[in-house]
Amino acid sequence: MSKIRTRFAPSPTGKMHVGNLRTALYEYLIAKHEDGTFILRIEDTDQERYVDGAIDIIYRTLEGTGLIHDEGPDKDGGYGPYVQSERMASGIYLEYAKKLVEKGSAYYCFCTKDRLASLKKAVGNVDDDEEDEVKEIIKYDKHCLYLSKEDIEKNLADKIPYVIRQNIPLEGTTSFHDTIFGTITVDNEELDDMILIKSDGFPTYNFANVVDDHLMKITHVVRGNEYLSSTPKYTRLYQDFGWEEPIYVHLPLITNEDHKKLSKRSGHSSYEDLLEQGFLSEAIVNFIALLGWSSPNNTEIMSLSELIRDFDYRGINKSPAVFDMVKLRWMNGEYLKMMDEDDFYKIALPYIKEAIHKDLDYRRIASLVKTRIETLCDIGSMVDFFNELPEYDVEMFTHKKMKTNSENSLNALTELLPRFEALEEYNEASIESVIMSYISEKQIKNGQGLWPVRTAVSGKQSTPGGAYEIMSILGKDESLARIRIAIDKLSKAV
RNA sequence: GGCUCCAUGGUCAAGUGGUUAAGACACCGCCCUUUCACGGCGGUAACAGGGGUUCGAAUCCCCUUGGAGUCACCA
Repeated sequence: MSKIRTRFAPSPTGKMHVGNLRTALYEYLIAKHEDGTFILRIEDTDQERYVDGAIDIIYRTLEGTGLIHDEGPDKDGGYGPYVQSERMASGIYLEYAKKLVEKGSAYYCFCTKDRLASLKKAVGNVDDDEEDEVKEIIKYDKHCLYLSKEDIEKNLADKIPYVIRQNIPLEGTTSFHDTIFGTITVDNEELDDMILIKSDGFPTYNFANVVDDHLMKITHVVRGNEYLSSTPKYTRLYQDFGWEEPIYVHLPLITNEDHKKLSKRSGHSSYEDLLEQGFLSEAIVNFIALLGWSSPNNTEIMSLSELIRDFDYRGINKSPAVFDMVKLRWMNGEYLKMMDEDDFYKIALPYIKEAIHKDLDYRRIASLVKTRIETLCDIGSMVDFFNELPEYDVEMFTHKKMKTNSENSLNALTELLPRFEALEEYNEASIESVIMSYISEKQIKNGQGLWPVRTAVSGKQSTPGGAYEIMSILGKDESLARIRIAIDKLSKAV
Protein backbone atom coordinates (compact mmCIF):
# COMPACT_ATOMS: atom_id res chain seq x y z
CA MET A 1 0.00 0.00 0.00
CA SER A 2 1.25 3.42 -0.87
CA LYS A 3 2.16 5.96 1.72
CA ILE A 4 -0.49 8.18 3.14
CA ARG A 5 -0.55 11.75 1.92
CA THR A 6 -2.85 14.23 3.62
CA ARG A 7 -3.12 17.92 3.06
CA PHE A 8 -4.22 20.86 5.10
CA ALA A 9 -5.80 23.32 2.70
CA PRO A 10 -6.79 26.51 4.48
CA SER A 11 -7.78 29.68 2.74
CA PRO A 12 -6.00 32.75 3.99
CA THR A 13 -9.00 34.70 5.15
CA GLY A 14 -8.13 35.51 8.74
CA LYS A 15 -7.68 33.75 11.98
CA MET A 16 -7.24 30.04 12.47
CA HIS A 17 -10.52 28.64 13.63
CA VAL A 18 -10.46 25.75 16.03
CA GLY A 19 -12.46 23.70 13.55
CA ASN A 20 -9.75 24.24 10.98
CA LEU A 21 -7.09 23.55 13.52
CA ARG A 22 -8.67 20.28 14.45
CA THR A 23 -8.87 19.35 10.79
CA ALA A 24 -5.18 20.14 10.44
CA LEU A 25 -4.42 18.13 13.55
CA TYR A 26 -6.30 15.07 12.36
CA GLU A 27 -4.71 15.31 8.93
CA TYR A 28 -1.34 15.49 10.59
CA LEU A 29 -2.14 12.60 12.92
CA ILE A 30 -3.51 10.39 10.17
CA ALA A 31 -0.37 10.91 8.12
CA LYS A 32 2.11 10.64 10.93
CA HIS A 33 0.55 7.62 12.54
CA GLU A 34 1.59 5.70 9.46
CA ASP A 35 4.68 7.68 8.74
CA GLY A 36 3.01 9.46 5.85
CA THR A 37 3.33 12.93 4.40
CA PHE A 38 1.50 16.00 5.66
CA ILE A 39 1.15 18.76 3.10
CA LEU A 40 0.22 22.41 3.39
CA ARG A 41 -1.59 23.92 0.44
CA ILE A 42 -2.85 27.47 0.39
CA GLU A 43 -6.25 27.86 -1.21
CA ASP A 44 -6.33 31.51 -2.13
CA THR A 45 -8.76 31.40 -4.98
CA ASP A 46 -11.08 33.93 -3.40
CA GLN A 47 -9.44 37.26 -3.97
CA GLU A 48 -12.18 39.17 -2.22
CA ARG A 49 -11.84 37.41 1.06
CA TYR A 50 -8.08 37.32 0.99
CA VAL A 51 -6.59 38.91 4.09
CA ASP A 52 -3.04 40.14 4.29
CA GLY A 53 -1.08 38.38 6.95
CA ALA A 54 -3.39 35.43 7.06
CA ILE A 55 -0.75 33.19 5.57
CA ASP A 56 1.59 34.15 8.38
CA ILE A 57 -1.07 33.14 10.85
CA ILE A 58 -1.27 29.76 9.20
CA TYR A 59 2.48 29.26 9.41
CA ARG A 60 2.64 30.48 12.97
CA THR A 61 -0.19 28.24 14.06
CA LEU A 62 1.31 25.17 12.48
CA GLU A 63 4.62 25.94 14.06
CA GLY A 64 3.17 26.83 17.43
CA THR A 65 1.15 23.66 17.62
CA GLY A 66 3.92 21.45 16.30
CA LEU A 67 1.97 20.33 13.26
CA ILE A 68 4.96 20.51 11.00
CA HIS A 69 4.24 20.01 7.33
CA ASP A 70 6.50 17.98 5.09
CA GLU A 71 5.57 19.78 1.90
CA GLY A 72 4.25 23.25 1.33
CA PRO A 73 4.96 26.59 -0.28
CA ASP A 74 8.16 26.79 1.74
CA LYS A 75 9.05 23.11 1.36
CA ASP A 76 8.91 21.80 -2.15
CA GLY A 77 8.25 18.12 -2.36
CA GLY A 78 7.94 17.94 -6.10
CA TYR A 79 4.23 18.63 -6.30
CA GLY A 80 4.36 22.40 -6.29
CA PRO A 81 3.43 25.08 -6.49
CA TYR A 82 1.52 24.78 -3.23
CA VAL A 83 -0.37 28.02 -3.54
CA GLN A 84 -3.38 27.89 -5.80
CA SER A 85 -3.00 31.37 -7.21
CA GLU A 86 0.47 30.34 -8.36
CA ARG A 87 -0.83 27.13 -9.79
CA MET A 88 -3.45 29.06 -11.66
CA ALA A 89 -0.78 31.09 -13.39
CA SER A 90 0.10 28.02 -15.42
CA GLY A 91 -3.49 27.77 -16.55
CA ILE A 92 -4.02 24.26 -15.29
CA TYR A 93 -7.46 24.76 -13.87
CA LEU A 94 -8.87 26.22 -17.05
CA GLU A 95 -7.16 23.51 -19.00
CA TYR A 96 -8.77 20.80 -16.92
CA ALA A 97 -12.13 22.54 -17.06
CA LYS A 98 -11.93 22.61 -20.84
CA LYS A 99 -11.28 18.89 -20.88
CA LEU A 100 -14.55 18.49 -19.10
CA VAL A 101 -16.27 20.80 -21.55
CA GLU A 102 -15.03 18.65 -24.41
CA LYS A 103 -16.45 15.58 -22.75
CA GLY A 104 -19.76 17.31 -22.20
CA SER A 105 -19.32 17.13 -18.46
CA ALA A 106 -19.12 20.89 -18.19
CA TYR A 107 -20.28 23.88 -20.18
CA TYR A 108 -19.87 27.60 -20.64
CA CYS A 109 -22.44 29.76 -18.95
CA PHE A 110 -23.01 33.39 -19.85
CA CYS A 111 -25.94 34.10 -17.58
CA THR A 112 -25.99 37.46 -15.90
CA LYS A 113 -26.43 38.03 -12.19
CA ASP A 114 -29.87 39.37 -12.91
CA ARG A 115 -30.99 36.29 -14.67
CA LEU A 116 -29.61 34.16 -11.88
CA ALA A 117 -31.43 36.30 -9.36
CA SER A 118 -34.69 35.68 -11.14
CA LEU A 119 -34.22 31.98 -10.51
CA LYS A 120 -34.07 32.52 -6.77
CA LYS A 121 -36.62 30.94 -4.59
CA ALA A 122 -37.39 31.90 -1.02
CA VAL A 123 -37.19 29.09 1.43
CA GLY A 124 -37.62 28.57 5.15
CA ASN A 125 -40.43 29.38 7.49
CA VAL A 126 -41.51 32.58 5.93
CA ASP A 127 -44.73 32.97 7.85
CA ASP A 128 -43.57 31.52 11.13
CA ASP A 129 -42.06 33.85 13.70
CA GLU A 130 -39.14 36.06 12.80
CA GLU A 131 -36.67 33.72 14.46
CA ASP A 132 -36.25 31.63 11.38
CA GLU A 133 -33.87 32.75 8.77
CA VAL A 134 -35.32 33.02 5.33
CA LYS A 135 -32.88 32.01 2.65
CA GLU A 136 -32.98 32.25 -1.06
CA ILE A 137 -31.73 29.36 -3.05
CA ILE A 138 -31.01 28.81 -6.67
CA LYS A 139 -30.92 25.69 -8.69
CA TYR A 140 -29.47 26.63 -12.01
CA ASP A 141 -31.76 25.71 -14.88
CA LYS A 142 -29.02 24.66 -17.33
CA HIS A 143 -30.08 27.47 -19.63
CA CYS A 144 -26.65 27.80 -21.23
CA LEU A 145 -26.18 24.09 -21.67
CA TYR A 146 -28.50 24.36 -24.63
CA LEU A 147 -26.71 27.18 -26.39
CA SER A 148 -25.67 26.36 -29.91
CA LYS A 149 -22.04 25.96 -30.75
CA GLU A 150 -22.19 29.10 -32.81
CA ASP A 151 -23.68 31.16 -30.03
CA ILE A 152 -20.98 29.99 -27.66
CA GLU A 153 -18.25 30.84 -30.14
CA LYS A 154 -19.76 34.23 -30.73
CA ASN A 155 -20.13 35.02 -27.05
CA LEU A 156 -16.57 33.97 -26.43
CA ALA A 157 -15.35 36.09 -29.32
CA ASP A 158 -17.37 39.04 -28.04
CA LYS A 159 -15.66 38.63 -24.70
CA ILE A 160 -18.87 38.20 -22.82
CA PRO A 161 -18.02 37.19 -19.27
CA TYR A 162 -18.53 33.55 -18.64
CA VAL A 163 -18.18 30.87 -16.03
CA ILE A 164 -17.75 27.16 -16.58
CA ARG A 165 -20.30 24.96 -14.92
CA GLN A 166 -20.32 21.32 -14.10
CA ASN A 167 -22.95 19.43 -16.06
CA ILE A 168 -24.76 17.08 -13.74
CA PRO A 169 -27.29 14.66 -15.21
CA LEU A 170 -30.90 15.25 -14.32
CA GLU A 171 -31.48 11.64 -13.52
CA GLY A 172 -29.80 8.86 -11.61
CA THR A 173 -27.96 8.94 -8.33
CA THR A 174 -24.44 9.54 -7.12
CA SER A 175 -22.83 7.68 -4.24
CA PHE A 176 -19.60 8.00 -2.38
CA HIS A 177 -18.10 6.29 0.59
CA ASP A 178 -16.91 8.05 3.68
CA THR A 179 -14.81 6.32 6.32
CA ILE A 180 -16.78 7.82 9.15
CA PHE A 181 -20.26 8.14 7.72
CA GLY A 182 -20.41 5.18 5.40
CA THR A 183 -21.95 5.22 1.97
CA ILE A 184 -24.04 8.22 1.08
CA THR A 185 -26.26 8.37 -1.95
CA VAL A 186 -28.11 11.36 -3.37
CA ASP A 187 -30.33 11.92 -6.35
CA ASN A 188 -28.56 13.80 -9.10
CA GLU A 189 -31.64 15.93 -9.33
CA GLU A 190 -30.60 17.47 -6.02
CA LEU A 191 -27.22 18.50 -7.30
CA ASP A 192 -26.69 21.96 -8.69
CA ASP A 193 -24.48 22.60 -11.70
CA MET A 194 -21.78 24.18 -9.64
CA ILE A 195 -19.34 26.68 -11.03
CA LEU A 196 -15.88 25.36 -11.76
CA ILE A 197 -14.25 28.44 -13.17
CA LYS A 198 -15.38 31.87 -12.02
CA SER A 199 -15.73 34.82 -14.34
CA ASP A 200 -12.49 36.24 -13.00
CA GLY A 201 -10.76 33.16 -14.31
CA PHE A 202 -10.07 31.71 -10.89
CA PRO A 203 -11.27 28.23 -10.14
CA THR A 204 -13.73 27.77 -7.32
CA TYR A 205 -12.51 26.05 -4.23
CA ASN A 206 -14.54 23.01 -5.15
CA PHE A 207 -12.88 22.57 -8.45
CA ALA A 208 -9.33 23.50 -7.55
CA ASN A 209 -9.57 21.18 -4.62
CA VAL A 210 -10.37 18.15 -6.72
CA VAL A 211 -7.78 18.91 -9.34
CA ASP A 212 -5.06 19.58 -6.83
CA ASP A 213 -5.84 16.65 -4.62
CA HIS A 214 -5.50 14.44 -7.64
CA LEU A 215 -2.35 16.07 -8.93
CA MET A 216 -0.74 16.03 -5.51
CA LYS A 217 -1.68 12.39 -5.02
CA ILE A 218 -3.58 13.01 -1.83
CA THR A 219 -4.71 9.66 -0.44
CA HIS A 220 -6.98 10.83 2.38
CA VAL A 221 -9.20 13.84 2.05
CA VAL A 222 -9.96 15.00 5.57
CA ARG A 223 -12.32 17.89 6.09
CA GLY A 224 -15.23 19.15 8.11
CA ASN A 225 -18.62 17.60 7.97
CA GLU A 226 -20.03 20.72 6.31
CA TYR A 227 -18.55 19.42 3.07
CA LEU A 228 -20.52 16.24 3.21
CA SER A 229 -23.33 17.62 1.13
CA SER A 230 -21.10 18.88 -1.64
CA THR A 231 -19.03 15.74 -1.86
CA PRO A 232 -21.30 14.03 -4.43
CA LYS A 233 -20.43 16.80 -6.84
CA TYR A 234 -16.75 16.07 -6.28
CA THR A 235 -17.45 12.43 -6.90
CA ARG A 236 -18.96 13.30 -10.25
CA LEU A 237 -15.88 15.33 -11.09
CA TYR A 238 -13.61 12.40 -10.28
CA GLN A 239 -15.80 10.16 -12.37
CA ASP A 240 -15.90 12.59 -15.27
CA PHE A 241 -12.14 12.84 -15.25
CA GLY A 242 -11.80 9.11 -14.81
CA TRP A 243 -9.73 9.59 -11.67
CA GLU A 244 -9.63 7.41 -8.62
CA GLU A 245 -11.34 8.95 -5.63
CA PRO A 246 -9.41 9.50 -2.42
CA ILE A 247 -10.46 8.07 0.91
CA TYR A 248 -12.86 10.51 2.50
CA VAL A 249 -12.76 11.29 6.19
CA HIS A 250 -15.43 13.80 7.13
CA LEU A 251 -15.01 15.08 10.63
CA PRO A 252 -17.88 15.72 13.02
CA LEU A 253 -18.68 19.34 13.55
CA ILE A 254 -17.41 21.30 16.53
CA THR A 255 -20.22 23.38 17.97
CA ASN A 256 -20.68 26.03 20.59
CA GLU A 257 -22.68 25.47 23.76
CA ASP A 258 -25.86 26.10 21.77
CA HIS A 259 -24.96 23.19 19.54
CA LYS A 260 -24.48 25.46 16.56
CA LYS A 261 -21.48 25.44 14.31
CA LEU A 262 -18.69 27.47 15.82
CA SER A 263 -18.69 30.95 14.39
CA LYS A 264 -16.45 33.95 14.51
CA ARG A 265 -18.39 35.42 17.37
CA SER A 266 -18.04 32.55 19.73
CA GLY A 267 -15.08 34.16 21.46
CA HIS A 268 -13.18 30.91 21.60
CA SER A 269 -13.33 30.37 17.92
CA SER A 270 -9.72 30.86 16.98
CA TYR A 271 -6.38 29.59 18.09
CA GLU A 272 -5.11 33.15 18.50
CA ASP A 273 -8.03 34.05 20.72
CA LEU A 274 -7.32 31.08 22.89
CA LEU A 275 -3.66 31.95 23.26
CA GLU A 276 -4.69 35.46 24.15
CA GLN A 277 -6.98 34.06 26.81
CA GLY A 278 -4.01 32.42 28.46
CA PHE A 279 -4.23 28.91 27.09
CA LEU A 280 -1.22 26.82 26.22
CA SER A 281 -0.71 25.49 22.73
CA GLU A 282 -0.20 21.95 23.99
CA ALA A 283 -3.41 22.05 25.96
CA ILE A 284 -5.38 23.39 23.03
CA VAL A 285 -4.07 20.67 20.75
CA ASN A 286 -4.73 17.98 23.32
CA PHE A 287 -8.21 19.24 23.93
CA ILE A 288 -9.32 19.49 20.33
CA ALA A 289 -7.87 16.07 19.61
CA LEU A 290 -10.46 14.74 22.02
CA LEU A 291 -13.32 16.43 20.22
CA GLY A 292 -14.47 13.53 18.12
CA TRP A 293 -11.97 10.94 19.17
CA SER A 294 -10.87 9.22 22.33
CA SER A 295 -7.86 7.19 23.24
CA PRO A 296 -8.34 3.42 23.40
CA ASN A 297 -6.61 3.28 26.75
CA ASN A 298 -8.81 5.96 28.18
CA THR A 299 -6.14 8.55 28.83
CA GLU A 300 -6.93 12.16 28.25
CA ILE A 301 -3.77 14.09 28.84
CA MET A 302 -1.70 13.26 25.81
CA SER A 303 1.27 14.83 24.12
CA LEU A 304 1.41 15.21 20.36
CA SER A 305 3.69 12.20 20.05
CA GLU A 306 1.36 10.08 22.12
CA LEU A 307 -1.49 11.20 19.90
CA ILE A 308 0.47 10.17 16.83
CA ARG A 309 1.09 6.79 18.37
CA ASP A 310 -2.51 6.09 19.38
CA PHE A 311 -4.57 7.91 16.79
CA ASP A 312 -6.72 5.80 14.52
CA TYR A 313 -9.02 7.73 12.25
CA ARG A 314 -11.38 4.80 11.97
CA GLY A 315 -12.37 5.46 15.56
CA ILE A 316 -13.53 9.01 14.95
CA ASN A 317 -17.14 9.43 15.90
CA LYS A 318 -19.96 10.93 13.95
CA SER A 319 -21.87 13.16 16.26
CA PRO A 320 -21.02 16.79 16.72
CA ALA A 321 -19.03 17.82 19.77
CA VAL A 322 -19.58 20.86 21.91
CA PHE A 323 -16.48 22.92 22.52
CA ASP A 324 -16.51 22.93 26.30
CA MET A 325 -14.53 25.86 27.59
CA VAL A 326 -14.75 24.58 31.15
CA LYS A 327 -12.98 21.38 30.32
CA LEU A 328 -10.39 23.18 28.26
CA ARG A 329 -9.67 25.33 31.30
CA TRP A 330 -9.25 22.26 33.45
CA MET A 331 -6.92 20.68 30.95
CA ASN A 332 -4.91 23.85 30.63
CA GLY A 333 -4.54 23.89 34.40
CA GLU A 334 -3.18 20.37 34.26
CA TYR A 335 -0.61 21.40 31.70
CA LEU A 336 0.37 24.39 33.80
CA LYS A 337 0.90 22.16 36.82
CA MET A 338 3.03 19.76 34.82
CA MET A 339 5.39 22.50 33.67
CA ASP A 340 8.73 22.81 35.36
CA GLU A 341 9.32 25.86 37.50
CA ASP A 342 11.64 27.64 35.12
CA ASP A 343 9.43 27.28 32.09
CA PHE A 344 6.43 28.38 34.01
CA TYR A 345 8.28 31.35 35.43
CA LYS A 346 9.17 32.47 31.94
CA ILE A 347 5.67 32.47 30.59
CA ALA A 348 4.05 33.74 33.79
CA LEU A 349 6.38 36.67 34.24
CA PRO A 350 4.69 39.06 31.80
CA TYR A 351 1.35 38.44 33.45
CA ILE A 352 2.81 39.01 36.91
CA LYS A 353 4.57 42.18 35.87
CA GLU A 354 1.39 43.51 34.38
CA ALA A 355 -0.30 43.25 37.76
CA ILE A 356 2.61 44.18 40.01
CA HIS A 357 4.63 47.29 39.44
CA LYS A 358 7.04 46.76 42.29
CA ASP A 359 10.25 44.90 42.50
CA LEU A 360 9.20 41.78 44.36
CA ASP A 361 10.32 38.18 44.24
CA TYR A 362 8.54 37.26 41.01
CA ARG A 363 9.96 33.81 41.02
CA ARG A 364 8.46 33.04 44.39
CA ILE A 365 5.14 34.51 43.32
CA ALA A 366 5.14 32.43 40.18
CA SER A 367 5.67 29.23 42.08
CA LEU A 368 2.88 30.08 44.50
CA VAL A 369 0.48 30.75 41.69
CA LYS A 370 1.36 27.79 39.50
CA THR A 371 -0.93 25.16 40.98
CA ARG A 372 -3.82 27.51 41.49
CA ILE A 373 -4.59 28.78 38.03
CA GLU A 374 -6.25 27.38 34.95
CA THR A 375 -5.14 29.99 32.46
CA LEU A 376 -2.34 32.51 32.50
CA CYS A 377 -4.91 35.25 32.57
CA ASP A 378 -5.98 34.11 36.01
CA ILE A 379 -2.67 35.32 37.38
CA GLY A 380 -3.43 39.03 37.38
CA SER A 381 -6.37 39.08 39.71
CA MET A 382 -4.67 36.56 41.94
CA VAL A 383 -1.51 38.52 42.60
CA ASP A 384 -2.59 42.11 42.30
CA PHE A 385 -2.88 42.47 46.07
CA PHE A 386 0.90 42.33 46.22
CA ASN A 387 0.94 45.55 44.30
CA GLU A 388 -1.56 47.36 46.41
CA LEU A 389 -3.67 46.49 49.41
CA PRO A 390 -7.23 46.28 48.17
CA GLU A 391 -10.17 47.80 49.96
CA TYR A 392 -11.67 45.17 52.16
CA ASP A 393 -14.33 44.85 54.81
CA VAL A 394 -13.57 44.00 58.43
CA GLU A 395 -16.11 41.23 58.08
CA MET A 396 -13.37 39.32 56.35
CA PHE A 397 -11.70 38.77 59.69
CA THR A 398 -14.64 36.72 60.78
CA HIS A 399 -14.30 33.13 59.71
CA LYS A 400 -16.31 30.36 61.23
CA LYS A 401 -14.03 27.49 60.45
CA MET A 402 -11.00 29.37 61.67
CA LYS A 403 -12.92 30.47 64.70
CA THR A 404 -11.88 34.04 64.32
CA ASN A 405 -13.74 37.30 64.53
CA SER A 406 -12.88 40.95 64.71
CA GLU A 407 -12.06 40.81 68.36
CA ASN A 408 -9.70 37.87 68.20
CA SER A 409 -8.09 39.35 65.20
CA LEU A 410 -7.55 42.71 66.79
CA ASN A 411 -5.93 41.06 69.80
CA ALA A 412 -3.73 38.82 67.72
CA LEU A 413 -2.56 41.56 65.42
CA THR A 414 -1.94 44.01 68.21
CA GLU A 415 0.18 41.56 70.08
CA LEU A 416 1.94 40.26 66.99
CA LEU A 417 2.86 43.65 65.56
CA PRO A 418 5.67 44.52 68.00
CA ARG A 419 7.10 41.04 67.64
CA PHE A 420 7.30 41.44 63.91
CA GLU A 421 8.81 44.86 64.36
CA ALA A 422 11.47 43.38 66.56
CA LEU A 423 12.52 40.86 63.95
CA GLU A 424 16.06 41.36 62.76
CA GLU A 425 16.00 38.55 60.27
CA TYR A 426 12.82 38.97 58.31
CA ASN A 427 12.05 35.85 56.33
CA GLU A 428 9.53 33.07 56.06
CA ALA A 429 11.12 31.01 58.82
CA SER A 430 11.36 33.82 61.31
CA ILE A 431 7.85 35.02 60.57
CA GLU A 432 6.58 31.52 61.04
CA SER A 433 8.25 31.13 64.37
CA VAL A 434 6.83 34.41 65.61
CA ILE A 435 3.30 33.42 64.70
CA MET A 436 3.56 29.83 65.82
CA SER A 437 5.07 30.64 69.14
CA TYR A 438 2.33 33.17 69.70
CA ILE A 439 -0.24 30.49 68.88
CA SER A 440 1.19 27.95 71.27
CA GLU A 441 1.67 30.58 73.93
CA LYS A 442 -1.98 31.56 73.77
CA GLN A 443 -3.14 28.01 73.22
CA ILE A 444 -5.29 29.04 70.31
CA LYS A 445 -6.07 27.29 67.05
CA ASN A 446 -3.68 27.80 64.18
CA GLY A 447 -6.35 29.53 62.24
CA GLN A 448 -6.97 32.06 64.94
CA GLY A 449 -3.44 33.29 64.59
CA LEU A 450 -2.90 32.81 60.91
CA TRP A 451 -6.19 33.98 59.45
CA PRO A 452 -5.98 37.52 60.87
CA VAL A 453 -2.43 37.95 59.67
CA ARG A 454 -3.05 36.67 56.18
CA THR A 455 -6.17 38.74 55.86
CA ALA A 456 -4.42 41.86 57.09
CA VAL A 457 -1.52 41.61 54.69
CA SER A 458 -3.56 40.58 51.67
CA GLY A 459 -7.00 42.06 52.12
CA LYS A 460 -8.30 39.03 50.32
CA GLN A 461 -10.45 36.06 51.05
CA SER A 462 -8.12 33.71 49.32
CA THR A 463 -4.54 34.09 48.25
CA PRO A 464 -1.79 32.09 46.68
CA GLY A 465 0.33 31.06 49.66
CA GLY A 466 -0.25 31.76 53.28
CA ALA A 467 0.72 34.39 55.81
CA TYR A 468 4.44 33.64 55.91
CA GLU A 469 4.92 33.58 52.19
CA ILE A 470 2.98 36.74 51.62
CA MET A 471 4.71 38.66 54.40
CA SER A 472 8.11 37.65 53.25
CA ILE A 473 7.40 38.58 49.65
CA LEU A 474 5.86 41.88 50.64
CA GLY A 475 8.82 42.79 52.83
CA LYS A 476 8.85 44.03 56.37
CA ASP A 477 7.81 47.64 55.90
CA GLU A 478 4.88 46.95 53.64
CA SER A 479 3.67 44.01 55.69
CA LEU A 480 3.75 45.93 58.93
CA ALA A 481 2.09 48.91 57.33
CA ARG A 482 -0.75 46.66 56.22
CA ILE A 483 -1.05 45.14 59.68
CA ARG A 484 -1.32 48.63 61.16
CA ILE A 485 -4.07 49.45 58.73
CA ALA A 486 -5.88 46.32 59.83
CA ILE A 487 -5.51 47.18 63.50
CA ASP A 488 -6.89 50.59 62.74
CA LYS A 489 -9.85 49.19 60.85
CA LEU A 490 -10.54 46.66 63.56
CA SER A 491 -10.37 49.04 66.47
CA LYS A 492 -12.96 51.22 64.81
CA ALA A 493 -15.21 48.26 64.29
CA VAL A 494 -14.95 46.56 67.67
C1' G B 1 -38.72 24.12 2.79
C1' G B 2 -35.66 20.08 -0.23
C1' C B 3 -31.58 17.03 0.57
C1' U B 4 -27.99 14.80 3.89
C1' C B 5 -26.29 13.55 8.53
C1' C B 6 -26.62 12.80 13.82
C1' A B 7 -29.00 10.88 18.67
C1' U B 8 -25.55 7.15 25.79
C1' G B 9 -25.65 11.85 32.09
C1' G B 10 -25.30 19.32 31.69
C1' U B 11 -20.52 18.50 28.42
C1' C B 12 -16.64 15.11 26.20
C1' A B 13 -16.98 9.99 25.79
C1' A B 14 -16.38 4.04 26.41
C1' G B 15 -19.61 0.41 24.73
C1' U B 16 -20.30 -2.86 18.78
C1' G B 17 -26.44 -8.73 21.00
C1' G B 18 -25.80 -11.05 27.32
C1' U B 19 -21.88 -5.21 31.52
C1' U B 20 -24.14 -3.74 38.48
C1' A B 21 -23.96 0.99 31.23
C1' A B 22 -16.76 2.68 32.05
C1' G B 23 -13.86 7.07 32.56
C1' A B 24 -13.08 12.56 32.35
C1' C B 25 -14.96 17.77 33.04
C1' A B 26 -18.64 20.27 35.81
C1' C B 27 -21.64 19.86 40.29
C1' C B 28 -22.37 18.13 45.58
C1' G B 29 -20.36 15.94 50.17
C1' C B 30 -16.28 14.31 53.25
C1' C B 31 -10.91 14.19 54.40
C1' C B 32 -6.26 16.89 54.29
C1' U B 33 -5.06 22.02 55.27
C1' U B 34 -3.31 28.76 57.89
C1' U B 35 -7.55 30.70 53.32
C1' C B 36 -8.38 29.43 48.27
C1' A B 37 -6.50 25.91 45.35
C1' C B 38 -3.86 21.21 44.81
C1' G B 39 -4.37 16.18 46.37
C1' G B 40 -7.37 11.90 48.31
C1' C B 41 -12.16 9.49 48.99
C1' G B 42 -17.30 9.22 47.91
C1' G B 43 -22.02 10.83 45.61
C1' U B 44 -26.03 12.83 42.14
C1' A B 45 -26.75 12.16 36.94
C1' A B 46 -27.64 8.88 30.65
C1' C B 47 -29.05 4.69 26.48
C1' A B 48 -35.11 10.59 23.18
C1' G B 49 -40.08 7.85 22.32
C1' G B 50 -42.74 3.83 19.93
C1' G B 51 -42.80 -0.51 17.22
C1' G B 52 -40.34 -4.81 15.46
C1' U B 53 -36.03 -8.94 14.91
C1' U B 54 -34.09 -12.14 18.87
C1' C B 55 -34.05 -16.69 24.21
C1' G B 56 -31.89 -11.81 25.04
C1' A B 57 -31.13 -5.30 22.76
C1' A B 58 -27.75 1.04 24.29
C1' U B 59 -25.99 -2.20 20.44
C1' C B 60 -29.69 -4.70 14.26
C1' C B 61 -34.35 -2.80 11.27
C1' C B 62 -38.59 0.67 10.75
C1' C B 63 -41.42 4.92 12.26
C1' U B 64 -41.88 9.30 15.24
C1' U B 65 -39.52 13.19 17.70
C1' G B 66 -35.49 16.28 18.46
C1' G B 67 -30.92 18.47 16.75
C1' A B 68 -27.37 19.86 13.10
C1' G B 69 -25.25 20.73 8.27
C1' U B 70 -26.05 22.27 3.41
C1' C B 71 -28.63 24.47 -0.68
C1' A B 72 -23.11 31.26 -3.48
C1' C B 73 -18.93 33.42 -9.33
C1' C B 74 -17.27 31.45 0.08
C1' A B 75 -14.35 27.97 1.55
